[in-house]
Amino acid sequence: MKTRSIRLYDTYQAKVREFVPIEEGKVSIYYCGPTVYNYVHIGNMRPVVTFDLLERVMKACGYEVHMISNYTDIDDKIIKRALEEKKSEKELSDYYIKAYEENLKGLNILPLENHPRVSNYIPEIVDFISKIMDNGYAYKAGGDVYFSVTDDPGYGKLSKMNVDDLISGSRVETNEAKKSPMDFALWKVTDDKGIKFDTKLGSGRPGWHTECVVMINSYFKKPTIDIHGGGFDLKFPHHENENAQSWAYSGKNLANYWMHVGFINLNNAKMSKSLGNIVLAKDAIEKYGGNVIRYLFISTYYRSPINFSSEAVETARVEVEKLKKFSDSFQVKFALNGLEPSDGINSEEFDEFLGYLADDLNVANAITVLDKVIKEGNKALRNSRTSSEELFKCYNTFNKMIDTLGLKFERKVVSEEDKKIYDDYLAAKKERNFDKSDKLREKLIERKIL
RNA sequence: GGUUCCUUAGCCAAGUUGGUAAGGCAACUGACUGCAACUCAGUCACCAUCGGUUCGAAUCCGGUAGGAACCUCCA
Repeated sequence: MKTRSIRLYDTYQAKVREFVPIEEGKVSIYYCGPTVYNYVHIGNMRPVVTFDLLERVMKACGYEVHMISNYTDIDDKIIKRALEEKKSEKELSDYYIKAYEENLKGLNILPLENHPRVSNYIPEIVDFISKIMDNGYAYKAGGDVYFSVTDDPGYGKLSKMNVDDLISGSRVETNEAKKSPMDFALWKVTDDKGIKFDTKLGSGRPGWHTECVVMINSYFKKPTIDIHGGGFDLKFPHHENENAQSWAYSGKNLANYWMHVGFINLNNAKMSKSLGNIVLAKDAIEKYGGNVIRYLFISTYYRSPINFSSEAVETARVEVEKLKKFSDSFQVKFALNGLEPSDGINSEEFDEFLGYLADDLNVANAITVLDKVIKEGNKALRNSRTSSEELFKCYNTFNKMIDTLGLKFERKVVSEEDKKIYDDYLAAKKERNFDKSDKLREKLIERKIL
């Protein structure tokens, strides 16, 4: 299958670039997943929705997509919490992984190929760190292993940070053992009560920045993948550090394209646990529905911040309602008139729609085309001369667009009883028996037929 | 202190390489209707501000005001 051209903003080169895959027709993607020590908030889900949209768009453009995301199940926060709750780290992380997966379902996220967990990659991580040490980019200090930032001339290229500025302006805690305050831990030895691993690097745990590189290399079996991303804040230090390790390990960049997704603010303020202004994803999905949250996320360009306010949610709600109503009215029409489904879409319109999405996920413009289809569809529905084939073409086009955006509407079921009421309603109107028709109309509105 | 970003109608939000502003919501007007709802059509922007470059700038450059992020765990 021929692939359609896609343009993506690449943080590394700081510009929109034509997407060129490593392997023709295929794309490998990894985005950083949650640290599973608690329920995730809505901000955590924006990158997930964004990458899910990217996957759908790339598939529609003819790509074979291989996308994975990790679960960080080894982390100080998990250990602390597990000790508090007198559970094992595994019990705790398993619980929150399950909770997280409910959110994936709620937001209609396509199943990923894999969700690697750090705890399953300890031997690979140890080998990886050893190789970096052999290559001269990491050193042991007080039992821990640190990455030597000053030995990497490319450090700071991704996040556009200058190492000297970072060091001089650093509020980083000074650690006597470290060569430079910017150096970060690859392996930390410990004798605390938390989970630890007995390895040739000592009894301890890996640093956070190593896991993703190792899992990318191990899973995709190559040093460089097509796209790597996550939230905006991951750019520095997390992704910068990952890429530094990749260079130290293989002499190659970890990814050809780096994508970073903007934040979600709550009433114009950053969500933070200390301020206590967190909206949990599960609560938002339960309260407003997955479609509304998803629509809210994708309707703003993914690199811009979103302000999560009651007005914003309401706007998204009304939009989704409109889409749902459109979908319903087609199904009602088909059912009431006993129309036989037919295939085919309006490919020019879908092409235009996809073209916008393929332009760095310009959902706003794509929705413009969707709205055009809805207007035409509504006109076609009212026009008694529209053929059933044309109606289905419009409906199919609409559905394909909705599916590409990752929205999902249940099928409207029109019962025999509904049909009967509808026929009676028409008859009463014809007889100008408005008392009766008004009552039937009430019923039909209740049943969402009108 | 260092680095970076943002400011488009009541609200949300587009706007490749500069050529006098997409779309949606809300509002208003009209059509349709027995009345209404739905739907359709139409109306609604001096692009934060000041100055510069230019035949021409929301788009480029500079100043000002306001807002935000990163530099530390963070989606």
